[in-house]
Amino acid sequence: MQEQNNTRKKLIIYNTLSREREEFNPINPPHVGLYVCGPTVYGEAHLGHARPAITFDLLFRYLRHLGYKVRYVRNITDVGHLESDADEGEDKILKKARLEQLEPMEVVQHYTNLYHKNMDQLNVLPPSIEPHASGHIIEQQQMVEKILKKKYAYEKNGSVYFDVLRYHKKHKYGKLSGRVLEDLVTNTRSLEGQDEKRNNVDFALWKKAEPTHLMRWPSKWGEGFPGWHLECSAMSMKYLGEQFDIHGGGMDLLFPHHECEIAQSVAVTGRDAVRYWMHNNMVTINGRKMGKSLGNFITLNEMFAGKHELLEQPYHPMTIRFFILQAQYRSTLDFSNEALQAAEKGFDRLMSTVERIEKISPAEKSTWDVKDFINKCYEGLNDDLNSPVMISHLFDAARVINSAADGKETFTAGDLEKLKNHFNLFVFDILGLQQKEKGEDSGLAGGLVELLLKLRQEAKERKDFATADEIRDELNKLGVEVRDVKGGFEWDIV
RNA sequence: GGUCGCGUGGCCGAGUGGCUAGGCAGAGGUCUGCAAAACCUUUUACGGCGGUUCGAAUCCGCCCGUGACCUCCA
Repeated sequence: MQEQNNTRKKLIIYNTLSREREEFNPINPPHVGLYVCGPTVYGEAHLGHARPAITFDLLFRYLRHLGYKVRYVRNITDVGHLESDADEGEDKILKKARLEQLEPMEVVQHYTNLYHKNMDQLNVLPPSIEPHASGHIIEQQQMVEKILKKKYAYEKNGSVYFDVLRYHKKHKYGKLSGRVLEDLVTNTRSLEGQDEKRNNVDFALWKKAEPTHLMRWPSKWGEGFPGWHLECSAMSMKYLGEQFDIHGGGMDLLFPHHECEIAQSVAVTGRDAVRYWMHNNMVTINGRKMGKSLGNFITLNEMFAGKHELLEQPYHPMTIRFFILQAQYRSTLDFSNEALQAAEKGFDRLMSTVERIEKISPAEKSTWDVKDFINKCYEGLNDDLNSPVMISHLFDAARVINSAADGKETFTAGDLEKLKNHFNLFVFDILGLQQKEKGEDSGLAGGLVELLLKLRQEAKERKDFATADEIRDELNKLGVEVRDVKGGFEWDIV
């Protein structure tokens, strides 16, 4: 992160708002404000949730590596999302709570804990701030008041709605998603219980709570709860200011969620809050989006345990992370056992290469251009976080490193140091991969394995192959993979 | 129906006007007591039809297929 700045190009980000690649320039360097839509904690996180988490974790890690001071805000949505299949729009959290006879906040806590655990398993760094919607009711109410004061909202029967048509007269509603308001007005299906709205495109800022509704807060409009899109506007403004650099989330949130966020912020401040909008694409399964409503999702816990009818085996969290990073974030990524298994093998290869770098001895000459490799990796990342391109260069390096470990390629001490540092930097610090843990008490077990393999080595030397093979076969049965290398051995717990 | 996107070899997945992406799988080989690993070589591509161009997977048009959003959704 120090001396190569001259060779490094700028980070390019695809901005959904402009539909173009743009050079990233923060508003107040070296500070960067990053807001990402987090999970709705009414169910277990699935493979689809891993995608934005890992995508923006990569961005977070890379921005920090580039020397930016990043405040990364990722919210927890624990109130306010209405469910369309319920008769009069029931809070999702509430519905689940009733089903399981739990306090709503108990459900929230349960799934939040699970989410954190899964993120930790995926080596996703915690954000700088993780605000809960339920903890920012006052801020949301204040925002509703501001919008009312600006006359972009109206109250009806204890609920407050955003007046989209009025807003559209002065500002353009739909510029992020490319929607044409006139089409929306005529096309939107009529939903039940929406008579209160002046127009079907209006959306709730504050919703009156029915008597049976448990999650409710007092307000000047009566008891209720905040609308669908308000929390992100209120919390991003609180922690990142009226204007900030990057807002991220899944493509499925583009409309209406992010469109409404823009409207809310512009209504309050008169200007756009976000400079760069970034949207990750979906994980698909058999070409279909993996999602709750389609019921075709596989939870992360199921992935890790291999317990799902579609799974042929368990997949290690690092396999999942690597699998996701092997696709550029704006492409769809199709799930299949074959693809996961390919990712698993590739990942393992990369990891054994990391270990082999240590075994290379420096030589007088370098037979490979390390600097070029480093530059290509940066170029990949700078090109809208093109992690697959970067990974392809890592595999190129892996081939050369493995050859060097065999003595077929050489590096000077300086190049070797540079290669080692950058390979580790790219793999661990930026891609956020980590070695799979080698069993629980690797101290004792590892020592025993080493001892056995030393005995096997001796057996081989006196050509006692029966003993040597027996040791190897028995270790294999215990899940220890043995590989003979020049003048010694390597082993792994698989 | 409206808006936006995608279609690359057995699978996943980059590229987006001329230069081998990469991984996994397949085939052959080197190494090895054997095996594994590693390395080397190698087969299979750009949905279809036209057009632009010296040259297109890459640009344009049409067609076909497919997906996302339009309702909570990462």
